[in-house]
Amino acid sequence: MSSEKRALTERKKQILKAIVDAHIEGGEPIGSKYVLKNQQLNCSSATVRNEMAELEEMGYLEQPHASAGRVPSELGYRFYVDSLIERYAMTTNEIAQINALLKAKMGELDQILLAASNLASSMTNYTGIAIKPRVNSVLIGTFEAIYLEPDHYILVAVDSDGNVKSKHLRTDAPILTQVSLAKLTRVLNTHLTGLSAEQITLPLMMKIEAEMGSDSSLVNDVIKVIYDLLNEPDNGEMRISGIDRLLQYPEYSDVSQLQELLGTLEKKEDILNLVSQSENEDISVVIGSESQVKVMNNSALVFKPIVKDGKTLGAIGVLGPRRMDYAKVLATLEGLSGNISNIIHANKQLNGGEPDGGK
Amino acid sequence: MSSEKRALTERKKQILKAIVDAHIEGGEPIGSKYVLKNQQLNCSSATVRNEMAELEEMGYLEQPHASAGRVPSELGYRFYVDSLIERYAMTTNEIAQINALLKAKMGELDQILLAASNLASSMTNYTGIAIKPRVNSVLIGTFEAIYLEPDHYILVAVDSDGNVKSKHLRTDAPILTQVSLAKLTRVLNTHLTGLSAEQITLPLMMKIEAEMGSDSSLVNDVIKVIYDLLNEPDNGEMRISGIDRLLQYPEYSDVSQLQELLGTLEKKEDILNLVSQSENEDISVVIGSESQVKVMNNSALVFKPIVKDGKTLGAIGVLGPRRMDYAKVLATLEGLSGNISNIIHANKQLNGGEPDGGK
DNA sequence: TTTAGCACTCGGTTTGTTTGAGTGCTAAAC
DNA sequence: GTTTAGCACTCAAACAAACCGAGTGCTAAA
Repeated sequence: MSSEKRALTERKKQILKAIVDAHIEGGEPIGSKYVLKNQQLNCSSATVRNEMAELEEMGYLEQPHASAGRVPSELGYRFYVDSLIERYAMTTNEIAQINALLKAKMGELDQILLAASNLASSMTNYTGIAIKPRVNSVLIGTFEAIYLEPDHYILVAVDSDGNVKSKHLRTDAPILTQVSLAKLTRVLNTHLTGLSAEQITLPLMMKIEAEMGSDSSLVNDVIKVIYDLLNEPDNGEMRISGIDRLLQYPEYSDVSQLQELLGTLEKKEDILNLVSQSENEDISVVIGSESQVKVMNNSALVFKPIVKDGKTLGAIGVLGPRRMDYAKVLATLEGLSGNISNIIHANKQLNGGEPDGGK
Repeated sequence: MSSEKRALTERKKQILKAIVDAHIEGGEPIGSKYVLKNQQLNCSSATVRNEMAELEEMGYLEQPHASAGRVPSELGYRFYVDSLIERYAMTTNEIAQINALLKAKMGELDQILLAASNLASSMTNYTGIAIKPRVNSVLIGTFEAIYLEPDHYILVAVDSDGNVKSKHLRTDAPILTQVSLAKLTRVLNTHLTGLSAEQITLPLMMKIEAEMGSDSSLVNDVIKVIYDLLNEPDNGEMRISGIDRLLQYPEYSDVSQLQELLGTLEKKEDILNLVSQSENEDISVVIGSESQVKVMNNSALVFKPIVKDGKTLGAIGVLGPRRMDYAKVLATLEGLSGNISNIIHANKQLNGGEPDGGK
C-alpha cells in the first residue's frame, strides 16, 4: 500500500533479496523473523511481515501453505536475476581450475563442450548440459576421396564451417583407381564448392557425370551421400552430465517430478529447441514455466551460447532447481565460455574431427 | 535336508522359478501361499515353507526381515538366468518394429548403436546403454591432407579399421600449397601405413622430414597430431537412454541408492571396463555385486557385444533392477544385435564418420 | 507508519495401536 | 520319512491421535 504498484521500495528490495538468497541457500520457506535476523533492518518482524504480505500481493512471493514462511515466486526469481543479483566473483583458484582442465581437452569442439559442461556441473553442483544447436544452412566446402580397395573408398567432405564428415562407399563394379578418385575429387570441388545442399540440381549432376566420363557411375552414389552428409544428420545434439547431482536437492525427491524432468532431458528436443531458438549471445536464464517446456516448473535452465565469427557453435548450460545459486552459475558459465572462446580462437589445431560424428 | 547340498529337486526348481518370476513381476517378497496359488503343486503351503527354508539355507533365497516373504538372492537370480529361464519369443510385431526403426538409422555405427539402445530401452522398459568399448591396437591406415587456406589445412587419417578421424592444422608460416600437401600425403602414406602408434620412432620422423625437403616444418606438427588421433581419444564411449525408466521401479525410490547408481552411470568408467573386458561374444548377464562395480548391488546389467570379423565394434545393453525380466531382455538384445549385424554386413555404405568423433 | 502482543493455523513429528501377511515349530497323519 | 494342519509369534506397514512450533494476520497502542 505504500508503493503504488509500480516500483519496489528499497526496503522491499532488500527483503526480497534476503528471502531469495536464504531460500537458495536452504530450500526452506523463509519467515519474517529469519529475514530480520540476517539483515540490517531498522524495523520489527511485524513490519517485515507487512512488507512480505505486500510483496506476495504483488506476485513476488508465495506461500506454500497458510502458516508457512514465504518462498520466491517465478516472478520473484526473475526480478532477482534481472536486478538484485550480486555477481559472484570467481576465485583465482576456480579460474585456474577451468584453465587447466579445458586446456587439456583442447581439440575437438565436441570434447571441449563436453568437458565444459562437466566442469560447469562440478563447479556449480547442478546438472551440466552441453549443446550443439541445430544448424540449417551449411555450404559445401571441399571434398577428398580416399582410395582403400578396388571397390571401396572413403569420401571426406568439409563444409564451409570446417566441419569434417566422412562416409565409406563401395562400388558395384571394382573399377576404382587412385587416378579415378583424384578425378572425382577434382570434379566435385570444381562444381560443388560454395553451394548449399538445395542447389544441387539434376542438370548439375548430369554435367558432373558427363565430365567424369568412364567413371560416371560413381557420381550417383556420391551425390546422394553428399546430400545426406550435409543435410540430414545435423539435428543438434545434447549431452548431460551430473544428473546425479539433481538428487541432492529436495525439490527432486518427489519421484514423479524427477521422472518428468528426466523424461524431458531424455527427449532432448524441448531443450534443444529452446537453445537453438535463442538469438541472444548472452547468457539466458529460463525460469520454470517461462519457457514452452512445461515440465520444468520448479527448475531453471541457464545457458550461454558459444559464438565464433557470428556463428553459434554450441552452448553450455546448467540445469537445477529454480532456487539456483544464480550468481555463481552465471559467473561460472561466463568464465567457462570466455575460456572456450580463447581456446577456439587462439589455438592452432581447432575444431577437429566431425562435430556431428557422435550423434 | 532331502537333497544333499548338490542338485536341486524338481520341486525346488519349480518353487524357485515361481518365486523369481513372481518377484520380477511385482517386486514384493513372495510368501508360501502365493507360490502355492500360482503353481501346480501337489502339496500344502507348509511343505512349500519347508522347501523355501531349505532354499534359503542353500543361498538361493533370502528374507528381507524375519516375518516377510522370500526374495531371490543374487545366487538365485544367477541360477534362474542360467538354467530356469524360459526364452521369451518376440512377437512378429516386435521384430518388425526393430527392423523398421533400425533400418531408418543405418549409416553410422554410432547412430545404430544409439538407436538400438533406445529401442532396447523402450522395448524392455529398462535403461538402455550403448557402448563403444576401448580399443587398444589400431594400425595406421591412409592419410589425406586437404588444403583450405595458405596457412590452414585438414589432416584426415583412416585407421586400419576404416575409422576416419580428422584434425584442423595451421602453420606458422603460410607456405602451404596443394602441391606441398599432396607431397605430405604421399610421404606419410609411404612411411606410416601399417604401423602402430608405438612404432613411430624418432629416426623415422627424421627420415620423413628429410624427404619433405623444404616443407619439412610441417612434419613435426603432423606427427604429433597423428599420434594423438590414433592413441589418445579412444577410451570408449557410452551413451545412456531412458534413465527416467529406472524411476518406475520401487527399488530406486530410495534416493541415496539411486544417486549412487546414477553416479556410476555418470562416471561410465566402471561399466566401460566391465564391457571392454568381456571376452565373450555372447550375451553377458552381470547380476549385482558379481562384478567389481560395487554400487550395482540391487541392479543387473545385461549386454551383448556387436562383433564383426572377429572385432568387437560395440555393445548394447540394458540396465535395470536385479529382478529384471531376463527372458524378455535377453530376447530383445538377441534380436537387436542380430539386426545390427545384418545391417552392418549387408549394407554398402557402412561405418561412416568417426566412431569416436562424439567423445 | 511502526510496533508489540496475541490468538490462530497448519504441516511435520512423535508416539501408540492395529492389522495382517508370513514364518517356524510341533504333533499328528500318511 | 515325508507331508500336513494348527498355532503362537514376529514385524513392517498403515492408521490415528496428540503435540509442537514456526509463522501468520489482526488489533490496538505508540
